[in-house]
Amino acid sequence: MSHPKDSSRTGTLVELPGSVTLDPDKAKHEQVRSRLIEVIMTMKTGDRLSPERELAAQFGVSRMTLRQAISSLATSGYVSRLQGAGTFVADRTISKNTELTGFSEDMSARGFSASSRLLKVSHRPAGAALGHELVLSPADMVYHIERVRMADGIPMCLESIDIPAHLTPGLDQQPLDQSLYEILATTYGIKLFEADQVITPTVVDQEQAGLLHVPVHSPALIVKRLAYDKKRRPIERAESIYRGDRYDIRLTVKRGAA
Amino acid sequence: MSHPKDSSRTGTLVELPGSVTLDPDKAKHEQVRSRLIEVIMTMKTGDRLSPERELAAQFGVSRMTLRQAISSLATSGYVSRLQGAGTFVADRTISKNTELTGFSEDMSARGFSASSRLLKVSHRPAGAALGHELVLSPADMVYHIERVRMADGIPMCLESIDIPAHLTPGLDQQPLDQSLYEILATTYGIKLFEADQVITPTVVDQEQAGLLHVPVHSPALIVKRLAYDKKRRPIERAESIYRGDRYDIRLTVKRGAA
DNA sequence: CGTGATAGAAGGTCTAGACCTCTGAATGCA
DNA sequence: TGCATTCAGAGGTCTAGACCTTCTATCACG
Repeated sequence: MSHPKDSSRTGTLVELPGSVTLDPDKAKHEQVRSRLIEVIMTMKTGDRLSPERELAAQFGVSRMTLRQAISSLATSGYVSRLQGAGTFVADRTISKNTELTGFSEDMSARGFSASSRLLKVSHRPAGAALGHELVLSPADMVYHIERVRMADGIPMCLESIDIPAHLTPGLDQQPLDQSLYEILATTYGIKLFEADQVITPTVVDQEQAGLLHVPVHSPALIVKRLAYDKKRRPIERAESIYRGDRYDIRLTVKRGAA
Repeated sequence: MSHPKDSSRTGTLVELPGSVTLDPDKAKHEQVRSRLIEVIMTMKTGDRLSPERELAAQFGVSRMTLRQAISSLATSGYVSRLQGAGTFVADRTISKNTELTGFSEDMSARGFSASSRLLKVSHRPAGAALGHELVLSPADMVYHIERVRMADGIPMCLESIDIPAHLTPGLDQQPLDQSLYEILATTYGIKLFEADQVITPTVVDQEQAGLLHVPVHSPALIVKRLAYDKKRRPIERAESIYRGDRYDIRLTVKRGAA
């Protein structure tokens, strides 16, 4: 019980004011990160956080661990740091597309409520092209899902998803009008880790226009995504068409990377 | 001379095989990062790097410092790590838009040579909207630049840039058919640190179509960028229109951020 | 009333070592 | 042969403390 990782629970038995206790399974820096987000939510844009040394003491972790948590928050856009001055709460009204999120999360970050209309579900062979992308043989089965995604009831995007069937038996019986990522995580224990995305512009055809409630030939964004788990096994192949008048992609890019 | 940061130069005078010596001004982890990129360039996709402990010893830095360098390479997409297995060279043929780059760098990363055709340069008041974005009074002067950017001689994007004039006196006399970021760095000592980008789809109008050599109403991407320096002072406001048939935006998104 | 020097404070870097967890290859049993 | 177990090794986490660099408020001086 005296390993470095457990030091916050050694010593006295009293509950330290800010000691890290949520979700003991997670790494300390992740617990600290969560706690810091809670703190940040109660603050205003531009407010300064307590100094690192102070926060580290409060949470009962070393400064390096605290810094790991803050670094993560900085790259996620929660805070910005300035050497010599402090760490400040960043403007959270702007949503950034730097993190892997499903449509539902993306929309709730933008302040909308997400919903879906299921158009099609099928269980079919992957075929050559898709099989190649998902690293399957062309004859291997996939679940194919097509949905209209809506924000506050307004059609926002057309989603076309393929998932290897052997990973998610019975997926077509699941409530596919809800968050797919939620279903993957809770029902199948599949957690996506990262995804490669390619963004191109297009104009909508007649059918798409009808589904999205926009004029034919309106500008739209195509987002092709191949999502992987931690071992970089391909899990999901998605192609989404977002209407250009109500959706944009925002991201923060940094020099030399963080 | 015996500060921790200088330890690689204490001790013997012999040149250690892999000791960190490039650009002594930079932080060690940045020097290590540069050295590692050199090493990676000589390797093939999927090759495994030497273990962290070994590399740390080779470079004469602590493992934590080495890990900071590798972490940076991982978020930049040079390598991918897998606990228990190793650190592997990632596929470099796919260019990612996760880093702040100018057009020239972006194109050379994709294997093209960049060039420009200067359309317009002017010195004019910022006006209300632009002044607000660059945090200037509407009467403050800016340099306004319009260029056609080309890749291997083919028109690829229309660029419209504004920069506060007081930061870059005489910018209109500079060779603006070259890399603007290069001019900012070498002539004015201005280094961009990060940028917020908003990506939307559009279709090109008649004038744009002519400049880009595409049919009218072709799909295109609008990338609006506001670039800042390290102190988050706005430096550059750019709006670029990329033709949709020859350009796409690629990025890797990660869960919970790195 | 500026204005420039300065000291304190805050983030940035770095170390050396310990332990944890996961992976994959080697081993050995059935 | 084939499957289960074991274990070494690789990345992941964490510590406690030292020093560096930058910012800023303050205070003294002109």
